[in-house]
Amino acid sequence: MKTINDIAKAAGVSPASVSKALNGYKNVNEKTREKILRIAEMYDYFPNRSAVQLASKAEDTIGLIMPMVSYNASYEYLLGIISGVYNFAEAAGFRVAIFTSNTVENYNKSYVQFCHSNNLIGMVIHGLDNIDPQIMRLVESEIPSVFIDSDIEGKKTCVVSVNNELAGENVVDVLVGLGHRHIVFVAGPDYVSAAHGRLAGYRRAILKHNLEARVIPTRFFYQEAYDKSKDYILENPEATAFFCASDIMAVGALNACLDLKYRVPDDISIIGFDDLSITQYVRPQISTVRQDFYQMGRKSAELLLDIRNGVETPKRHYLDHELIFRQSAARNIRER
Amino acid sequence: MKTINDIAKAAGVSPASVSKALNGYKNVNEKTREKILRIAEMYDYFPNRSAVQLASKAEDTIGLIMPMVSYNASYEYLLGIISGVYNFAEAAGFRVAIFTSNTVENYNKSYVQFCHSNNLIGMVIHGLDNIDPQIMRLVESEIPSVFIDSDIEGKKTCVVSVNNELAGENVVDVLVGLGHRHIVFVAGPDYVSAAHGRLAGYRRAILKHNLEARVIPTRFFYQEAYDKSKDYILENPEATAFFCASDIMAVGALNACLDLKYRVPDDISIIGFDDLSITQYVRPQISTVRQDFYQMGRKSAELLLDIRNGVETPKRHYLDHELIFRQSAARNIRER
DNA sequence: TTGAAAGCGATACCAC
DNA sequence: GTGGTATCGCTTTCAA
Repeated sequence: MKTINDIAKAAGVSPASVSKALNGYKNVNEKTREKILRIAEMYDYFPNRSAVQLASKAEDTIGLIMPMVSYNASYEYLLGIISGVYNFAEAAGFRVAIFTSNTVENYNKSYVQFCHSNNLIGMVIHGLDNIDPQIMRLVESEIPSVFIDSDIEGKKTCVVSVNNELAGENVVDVLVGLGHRHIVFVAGPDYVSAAHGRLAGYRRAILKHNLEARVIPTRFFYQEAYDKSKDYILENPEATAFFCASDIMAVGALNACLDLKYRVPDDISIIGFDDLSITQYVRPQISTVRQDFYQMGRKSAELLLDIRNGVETPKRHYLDHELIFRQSAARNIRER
Repeated sequence: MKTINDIAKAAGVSPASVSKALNGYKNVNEKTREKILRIAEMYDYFPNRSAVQLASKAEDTIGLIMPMVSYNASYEYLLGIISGVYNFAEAAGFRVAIFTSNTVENYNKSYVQFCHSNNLIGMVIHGLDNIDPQIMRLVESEIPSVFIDSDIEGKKTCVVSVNNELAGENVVDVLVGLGHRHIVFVAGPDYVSAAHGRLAGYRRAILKHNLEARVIPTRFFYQEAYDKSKDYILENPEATAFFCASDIMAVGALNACLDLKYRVPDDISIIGFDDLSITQYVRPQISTVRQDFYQMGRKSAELLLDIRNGVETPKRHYLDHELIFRQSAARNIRER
């Protein structure tokens, strides 16, 4: 493989000049620059990244930490986040390296060291439920980190998410406005920050409207949502609305209704959360709270760079959410 | 940040010994090894990757090239591939770097150079429709590359996919066995290798059974499949079965039927391809051809390493497919 | 404007 | 067993 020295030799200049020419420094004669560029092109030369990094100590890549467990429709949002991060990074001239939560652990070293040794600017982190001590060390360090859907706060950190609590409240407000009184919340696990927020919003609104809170604790799984919704309806046929902490759970609730021969939205209204594409594919289409995951990824990467560059950044950045009204939710027309 | 020299100094040994101890070489006294390890641990030392790579010239990462365009349920399979590649790589002690198709182009350099300068073992490539000249140079080079769902052949290459043609034929066989005669194929774009294969299989089976081929050319989009299926049914109400080249298109066909008040599977049977999770979420659940994308990723990574290691590998590796029978397909009970 | 030379942080060969 | 040292490919002063 050709090295900078080969190019230098071929161009009859020093490697230093080649480096300058290639990196667009101005202190190099226009003639020689052109010559160097031409030769480099000819030899199809491409600088070795390791050497560049070692010599320049420039941090040029954004670390992205994600869970890599299973995969199904509910993980569609991951692609949104990933492409958002990539898109921003590429436009800004940075690269991104995706690590699974256990990549780092496999190296059984601190995230801090991991960043250093990989020349990372910092990391965008998503899907870390349990706060391990290494994360604590990371957030207390000088390494920039952005957490998606989390509650962590540290020296150089920022949390990105929609305002889950507000969104949760909004949904209940809307349902109440449609005449619903028996509103069930199919909740996610409380240790998940987003689920926690949505539940809090639900409770706040329920309290506000003087209704009774009806919470079905569930994990973010289709089948569990399906089963528990079914049981609930069987025991509480007077329920008229289900608000689910995720779209996949909403599909579960929807199918539970359908399989029990309840009509949606005539008998029961359903509202989900996330606006995954599946909400538009099922019939009836599911009303939901839209999160822009692509934007979430983009913004996270942007904030990471801001933190790195010393730009003033908030500890928490809320992205807009939007209530998307589709077929699955309607005015309550049942007697009570 | 601590370097190997710091550790050496602290341990009262040479950096060479530290390197040996850390890398598990045996030519180092047990006492000193322990001491070195202890010190390294204490200082939370982690070798700098760039330096390691530069010095050792060891290729330790697998490149993964993917499209990064839009994202919706139809891209669920990407996560399968990604996690498969990661899983294998991690277990084998390798890393993976994901590049979008245009990352490489942005660097406007050849894939060959890109691999070299990034110390890549080679690349697993997916989603490259148009064969650009750079890819041709890659496959003619000595760099290992594995293509998922493609038709490329080169010096150190391998293509991984299910046998799309066979799968396509199988589906038609099954439908014919269920008494269907008017079987429509909702095809993907022909320049996509997988779509091409499925169509070929469909045609072969249709010919075999002495039926008439009915092909709706479509791209892999829900809406397009929905619209065209609807039009088709309106014009050919006698159609009794739709075989779609992807699950998302199958959902489109399903909804077209449903919206036209056709019953599925009583009036029309539908079979998709991929076995994305959405096939289980919609009602009726969709029968489909299962591809194991996780396995596809794993196998691709494995083959890449095999090629690298000089292990004998086939130019084409077929993964098993499986016909999953769900609610959307049944015996034809309509008169003709 | 150009180039010589000193690193960057590891590895690995070769004496000792 | 251990350590000195050349080396990997590039960047970056600093002189010339």
